Amino acid sequence: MASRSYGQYCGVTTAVELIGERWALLIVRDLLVGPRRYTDLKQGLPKIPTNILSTRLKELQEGGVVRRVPLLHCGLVYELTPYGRELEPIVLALGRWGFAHMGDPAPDDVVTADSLTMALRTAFRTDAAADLPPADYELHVADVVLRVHVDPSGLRIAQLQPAGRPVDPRLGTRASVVDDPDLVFAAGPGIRRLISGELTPADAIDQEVLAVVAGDATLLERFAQTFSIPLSAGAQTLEDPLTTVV
Amino acid sequence: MASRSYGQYCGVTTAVELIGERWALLIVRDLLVGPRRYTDLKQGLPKIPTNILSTRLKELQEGGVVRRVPLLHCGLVYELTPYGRELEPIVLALGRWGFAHMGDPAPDDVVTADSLTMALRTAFRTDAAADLPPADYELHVADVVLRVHVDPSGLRIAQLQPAGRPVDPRLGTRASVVDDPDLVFAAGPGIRRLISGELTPADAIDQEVLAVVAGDATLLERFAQTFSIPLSAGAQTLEDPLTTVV
DNA sequence: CCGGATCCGAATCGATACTG
DNA sequence: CAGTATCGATTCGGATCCGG
Repeated sequence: MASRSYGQYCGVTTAVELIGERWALLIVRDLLVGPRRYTDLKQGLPKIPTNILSTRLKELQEGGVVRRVPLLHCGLVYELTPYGRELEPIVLALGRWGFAHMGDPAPDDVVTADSLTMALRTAFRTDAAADLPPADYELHVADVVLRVHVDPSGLRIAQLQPAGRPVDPRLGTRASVVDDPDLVFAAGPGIRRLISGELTPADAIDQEVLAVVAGDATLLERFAQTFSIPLSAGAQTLEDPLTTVV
Repeated sequence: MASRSYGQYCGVTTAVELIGERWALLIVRDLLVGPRRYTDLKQGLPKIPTNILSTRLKELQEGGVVRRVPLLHCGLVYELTPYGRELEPIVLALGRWGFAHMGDPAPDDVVTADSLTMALRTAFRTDAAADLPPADYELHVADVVLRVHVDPSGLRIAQLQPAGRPVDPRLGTRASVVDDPDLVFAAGPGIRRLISGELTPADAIDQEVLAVVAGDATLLERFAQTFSIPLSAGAQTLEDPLTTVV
């Protein structure tokens, strides 16, 4: 059955019919990090019902956004098609837009490896990285561990298992990034206020939003310059009691 | 009741919670054209149930995306907040992305004034307009009539009533655009293939996708250069029977 | 006409259980 | 590992109704 149509002949409408169903764009978000197995997706989306996951994957395949790739003797993975990959700038822009309205986490909100990886990508400032020396960070948030390599050519992120070993390099995140990190630090959800510029690195440490585990703590400044989403003018006028009568 | 949470602390997730419900982004699309009354929105979204429209408008207000503005003695309009207006580049990009997968219209698909206005915005090439002399078009699609003014500084579109009079200028579309058009033409849904580059203007006329009503027919070339969404590489590999085994 | 609210059947979603 | 099957809880869609 074709997805319930909105009855309009329009590009935005078509896009929403392709990726607007519940959970669909979060699946795309995770697949933007790299190919993933069914089980990986289920873990990365802890609250998705399994029937919805399989339904969405089918719909995304029919829409030409996702494809299913069998691995030799290793099960299979889902990956974005070239067309699906064109959503990357859109998903990143949406992540930046949504960032402005993230409050504090709900009690049972989780941070997953893929969502944190994409969050760093949304916050990455190419311009800042271009002017700064290369750096390797290891970032711990909840039980997610990321190795983050920044140099003027760009950003690379590898996900480490909690144990400390990189995940299977065939599944998208190259392990070649793992030089010894210059800075290892752990953060809670309050890291959001570092990225938004509400907190300086020093404040963040004072308020225990963040703790340096190893390495050169002064690199936190550079991290904050490299990953930043200033709250936009629009986002701040939320409570604006404007009653403008035109 | 807070919208069903996805249970993740992430910007993309937050964005999807704000504007990911059914119909929400189409409401935003129409409000990007200008402030609209409840009834305007209902007309622009012919298939939306009225309870859904009012529910979405409430949710979008709670999310700081939309606000309700009373007009003196004239009812009230809904308009995007500054934060909501920051969705413009995202919605335009989504429109371009979805454009690649628009097939032929379903039998009962409609084209509304707002969706066509936004479609022209998604297709507008600033770079092309910068190099071309100014032009005024009048475009008829189904019963929608648009006055389109292009000059190096950008694009302005006014919606005309079928009768031929501009809509109330207080409601977003300035009527000041309405110089006498250099070209008046009528098109069917096949205009999509002109925008995509599948058809040249001459072909479009031959195939009766398009008919010049008045003015200088050679301006169709300029129109096609100004409004263009080339099908991306990714979009064409849809049927790609790739069975790559990694 | 404008701006909704209400009601109800149909479709979807969410949670859990189960299977090749 | 990669999904189906089932079933109650929600939401959606369509129609009607209502106060200004």
